[in-house]
Amino acid sequence: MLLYLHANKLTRLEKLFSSIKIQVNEKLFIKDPDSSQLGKKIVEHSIYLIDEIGFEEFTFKKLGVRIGSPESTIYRYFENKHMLLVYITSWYWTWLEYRLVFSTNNISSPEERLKRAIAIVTEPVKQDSNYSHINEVKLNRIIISESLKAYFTKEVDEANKEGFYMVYKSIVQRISEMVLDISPKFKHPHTLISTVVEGAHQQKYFSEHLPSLTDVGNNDDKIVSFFTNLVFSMLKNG
Amino acid sequence: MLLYLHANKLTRLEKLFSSIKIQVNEKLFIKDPDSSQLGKKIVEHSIYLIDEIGFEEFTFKKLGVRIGSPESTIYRYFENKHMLLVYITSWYWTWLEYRLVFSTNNISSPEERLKRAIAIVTEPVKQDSNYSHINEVKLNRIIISESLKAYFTKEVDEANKEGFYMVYKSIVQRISEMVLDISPKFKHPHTLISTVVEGAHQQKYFSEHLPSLTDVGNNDDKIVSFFTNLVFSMLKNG
Amino acid sequence: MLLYLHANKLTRLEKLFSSIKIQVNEKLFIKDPDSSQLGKKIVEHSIYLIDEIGFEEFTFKKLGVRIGSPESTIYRYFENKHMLLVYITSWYWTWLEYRLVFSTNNISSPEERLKRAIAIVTEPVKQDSNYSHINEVKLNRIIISESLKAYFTKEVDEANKEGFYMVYKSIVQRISEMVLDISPKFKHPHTLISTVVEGAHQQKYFSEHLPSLTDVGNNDDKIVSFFTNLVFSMLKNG
Amino acid sequence: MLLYLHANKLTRLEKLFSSIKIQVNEKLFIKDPDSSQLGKKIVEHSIYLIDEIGFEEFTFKKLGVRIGSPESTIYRYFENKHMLLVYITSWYWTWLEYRLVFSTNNISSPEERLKRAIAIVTEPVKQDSNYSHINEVKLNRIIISESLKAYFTKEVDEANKEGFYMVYKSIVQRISEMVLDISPKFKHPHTLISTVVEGAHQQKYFSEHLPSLTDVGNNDDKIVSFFTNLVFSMLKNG
DNA sequence: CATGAATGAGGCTTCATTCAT
DNA sequence: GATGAATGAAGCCTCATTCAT
Repeated sequence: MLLYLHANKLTRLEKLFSSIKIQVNEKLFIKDPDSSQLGKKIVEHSIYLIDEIGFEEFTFKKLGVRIGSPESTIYRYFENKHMLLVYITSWYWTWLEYRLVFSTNNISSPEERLKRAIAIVTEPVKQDSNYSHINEVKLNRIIISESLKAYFTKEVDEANKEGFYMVYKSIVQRISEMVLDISPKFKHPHTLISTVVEGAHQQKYFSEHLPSLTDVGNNDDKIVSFFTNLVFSMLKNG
Repeated sequence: MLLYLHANKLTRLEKLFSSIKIQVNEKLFIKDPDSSQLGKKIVEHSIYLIDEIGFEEFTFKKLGVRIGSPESTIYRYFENKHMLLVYITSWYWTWLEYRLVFSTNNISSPEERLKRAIAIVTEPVKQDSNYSHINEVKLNRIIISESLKAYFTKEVDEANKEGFYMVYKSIVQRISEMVLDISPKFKHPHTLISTVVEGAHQQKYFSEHLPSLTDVGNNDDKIVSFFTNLVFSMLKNG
Repeated sequence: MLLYLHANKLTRLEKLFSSIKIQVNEKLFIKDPDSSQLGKKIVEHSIYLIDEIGFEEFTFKKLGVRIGSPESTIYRYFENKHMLLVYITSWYWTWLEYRLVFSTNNISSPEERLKRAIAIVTEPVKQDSNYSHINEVKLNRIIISESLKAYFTKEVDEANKEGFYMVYKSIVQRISEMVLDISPKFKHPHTLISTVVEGAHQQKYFSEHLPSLTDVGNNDDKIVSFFTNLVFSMLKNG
Repeated sequence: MLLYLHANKLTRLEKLFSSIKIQVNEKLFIKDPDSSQLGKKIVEHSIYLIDEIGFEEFTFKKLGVRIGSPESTIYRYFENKHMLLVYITSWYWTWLEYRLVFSTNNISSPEERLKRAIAIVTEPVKQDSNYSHINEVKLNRIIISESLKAYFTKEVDEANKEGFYMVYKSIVQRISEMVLDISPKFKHPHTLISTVVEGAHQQKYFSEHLPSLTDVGNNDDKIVSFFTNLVFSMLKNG
């Protein structure tokens, strides 16, 4: 999962990147959905459907109707709907980590590097043409509204939770290290960064559904600048 | 729902407070659960049960078994399990608002006032003996893990969502005004405060379940001081 | 469950008997099927259906279609189909125990008493008009073909197995004591009697389905006399 | 299937016996499981699995997981799980018939011959090293708990039932003839012997699971002597 | 010959709710 | 006002099987 990237490899990396396969923990599926057309279709439409009706209302039966296959087919890929959610969530964070690594790799200025990192995790998500069967925008909306909550269910056992959170932790860890590169004595880098990552999600959600809890309106740039400002203020005073 | 309290009314208020009934939006229930023993029992045990098994697994049937009454009885009080969740959540925020108002009311220093406000929304919740049928500690855990998410479901219609969020918004609004009392030109008080309120919840959750995402360990005081620090850093630099 | 019957009470007992309710262990059902018309209908038709298609093929769905009620209704009475089988089996053995006690109670000759007991457990079952919703003949066929086997399933927990077998054991125990009344030094009364009870069942089954394993043809009297002979031979030589 | 063995052929027979292949009715399988490693593995592990979880819970899917092959592979050998059960049951009885024939063949005393025959069908089963892929002890446990019942299912058609019972009948027939060798006028040799064979099974089962229905404790010898005694008592008095 | 993919049908169960008392 | 009975709909999942490779 960890990527060691070097500046002089950038051009080759760019090519590589466009064809990279997002590798999700094998324990999260029974059969790799990336290994067949049907598998991709399942993932693709699950994102559409969960975005539309919410995870609680989402069932394999309904997804089956969407893709014209029986539920039983979907069970060949995922143990149950919770594991499917864990899968797409993991995919999302893995994809974000790739982008984070790619975006910050060859930046020598620690401040610039941290700014870019914050931008990656707070800016609005855009469709990534490299993964045509994944709608990252909708997926991001799912993460925002269903994310953390989903992992509480007893259906997802401890081991799987660990596996799933690994990527999330890795992102927080990477950015925390960037914070320490700037202020080695800062005491709470993980708390700061996890607050930023989750806070950005929430503000997007509030701006759409509960505007009186925010001041950002529809302007997503404000979210980036607010959280960038927040981090650098803390580093100055923390 | 909004309380306008003035300093010179404090003594009377203290008395009042100890016997105050938390008044929850009437649209959230069919029959006021506070109006009968059975109603209180329903609320009391719903908190225990949701804390134990999670909201998704929670059903009126299971609650009925707990309290020794049939499901149909619970339906006399709440339209469905979502409304019951909205009810207890509203109760929580209303209770928190009372405590917020009470704690900040007679404080003349704007900084001290804001500090107290931040403490109220970030410090660990303790059992409040005035409401013996409500376990505020467990209720707080429910808010943390089920909170926002719960209100998306189609079962809770728009009108009710409004009603429910009113108290939450009121709290954010009050503290935002305290922020503006200190820094009248600060641009994003609502964003800041909602980030703090939600962030504190998350950090508590992370410290319990995903410690590598935080630096606060088991020390809840650190959460209060981190977010206090965060707010004042922003005000200094924002 | 144990009945203490005295000879001089016989006439009264006869009256009582005709109106006696067969009392089955309460743990075997959720709601007493004897307490409602629907409950009786469920039991009545379950016996018909299991006899027709076998227990493995039997489902609450099919039973529901038979009685014109949804499966869910049946679930209000029995936890699952295994418990329903345990219920009707228990009913059968309880009913048989009543008949055993009734038939042997006032018999002073130990030999005659034992003969009557053996007859009760080996002779063909006849419809008992006191329980119009139970077809004892079909029920007996179910006991013969599904009986012991059924209790192995993991669905029926240990406690319930205990409860269920209690009546069966009680019957074997009663007849074993009659054996000891005749031959106090006989070493294996339980083995002998359980072999007789089960053996009689099997011979009936074989005579219907695998005639070359028996010599009794369609003549059920031969079964009674064979096993009576077997018991008394053993007592003479054992 | 019937074996006609004569005393003077014993030595050759002994050699033969050690390398003998238990020949099961060809209609019971699609491809002879004895003809490939995989086939033997299927049989071997089906015995383990049925013993562990019971026949009702047993599926080709679960067996496939055990042996690391897909269900579809197992379908090449057996039409369905019922036929597999019939196969292993037939194997068991065929194997028992070989042992019966072998053990009684050169015994001139009719009483001794019958005693040996009774021992074969009532004594505890021991692992037979000649058939390393068959665990006879577990197989015997399966016969005891699933046996007769299994053949009722509609899946096993009449013809197959005939085929399957042939060996069972042959065993009963052989021992019945030994009974008649001693008491030519005895009326119910088949009933007697089938009662003994099934009764011995049951007593083993009861001693393990329902001890109050037996007097044999853990002592399997008692089962042999009880049934030996039973047979000879009957012959004396019958 | 062995396998992997796919599927339709159905089993078992719970849910959320209504109605009559 | 509280309860008990009843139910239709749906959820979740496994089975047994076929087909193409």
